[in-house]
Amino acid sequence: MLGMLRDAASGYDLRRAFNGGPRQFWVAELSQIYPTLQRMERVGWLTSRREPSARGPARRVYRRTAAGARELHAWLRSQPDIGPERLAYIGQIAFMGELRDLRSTLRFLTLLRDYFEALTGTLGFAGAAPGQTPERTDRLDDDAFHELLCVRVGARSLQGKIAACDEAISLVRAQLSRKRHQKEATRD
Amino acid sequence: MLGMLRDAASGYDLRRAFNGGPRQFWVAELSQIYPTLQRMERVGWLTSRREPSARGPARRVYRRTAAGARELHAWLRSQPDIGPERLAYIGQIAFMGELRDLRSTLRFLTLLRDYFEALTGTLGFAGAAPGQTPERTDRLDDDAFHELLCVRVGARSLQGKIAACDEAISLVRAQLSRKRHQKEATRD
DNA sequence: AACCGCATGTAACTCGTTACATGATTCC
DNA sequence: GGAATCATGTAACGAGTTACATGCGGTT
Repeated sequence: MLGMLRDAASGYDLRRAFNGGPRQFWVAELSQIYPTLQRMERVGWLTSRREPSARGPARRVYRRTAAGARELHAWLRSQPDIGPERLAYIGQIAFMGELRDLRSTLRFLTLLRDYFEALTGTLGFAGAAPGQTPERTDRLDDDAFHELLCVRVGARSLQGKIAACDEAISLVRAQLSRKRHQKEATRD
Repeated sequence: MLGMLRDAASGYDLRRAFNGGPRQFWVAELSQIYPTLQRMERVGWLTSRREPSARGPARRVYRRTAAGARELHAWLRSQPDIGPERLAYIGQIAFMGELRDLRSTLRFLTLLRDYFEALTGTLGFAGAAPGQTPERTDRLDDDAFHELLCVRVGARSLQGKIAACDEAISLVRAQLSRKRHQKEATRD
């Protein structure tokens, strides 16, 4: 949120920002955004002031203080922030053998693939188009260049996941047809 | 944890299981494992009994009930469980333009790449080796086959992330050398 | 005697979610 | 008049973390 507050914005604005682009990398509800903004104001990273809205009730608009900028830049200069990943669907795959039903596994992997495939469509942080080949990056300023970088990393990672599903799907198909052959051989 | 409890195990055993293999897909501390086992016993998915330990104090060994198995299998048969992903490092990349220091970005991406690279080494659920090409999967039973599937999906996804870092790194390098040239041109 | 690995737990706290409460303005 | 959008919040709960408390048994 500190990063998003390069320009002044309200909690409601931030939610819109979370819903377009970063949605895939970070989700946040209003009920989390508002208290967090209040806390960041208390510790001095933000200031706020009420402003009349173009339409609707008055807004509380936040902006970053010098201390907030220091905090953000310290985070950016520190190590990659790699929290504990929790991929429940990997666990599902691991234990799915218990179902003794490869067709169920196949359906599962196809759904997973479709989900990732659908995500690639929604990719696109701010102005950077997802499929766009990054030629002429020299025209971009630092901010736009890093946004593009972010989108490209996201897109490539997603491609990797789709490839992972594809490989798994073909492994399952192979296993399925092998089992069919074994069955026929037994019958003969 | 229900999935892991195919054979009876204690909380301490489960922690060991979390630390070897699934560590990359799911992390859990003892202080989360113990209360969760207690809760699952309360709702009837597990039963427990104390057993003397080969060395050390008495253990509480849990096993899955029929209700627990039903619950697990319902989860396995349901949709892929895709919780909200929260990748803070993607956010760092997105806002790193503010530092106005491409060299810092390059260092960051290299660290990220190294981290993913290191993870590939630790991959390997139970008996399935990571680099192992999945030929002769016909010899595997359903459980072993799905464990292999799980490892392959993890490995491929990781490869995608490494490729994503590599692409970003080369983009930054290109941008850096372009900036150098511009500087020289300005000086001339 | 000190330490390590085995073993089980509790307490306090943070983070995040769902659900609820409220009210202004605009468009149909 | 009613619905949708704009706008800000609180309450209750669940999930997860760090830190703490306790104690057995074997090795150095």
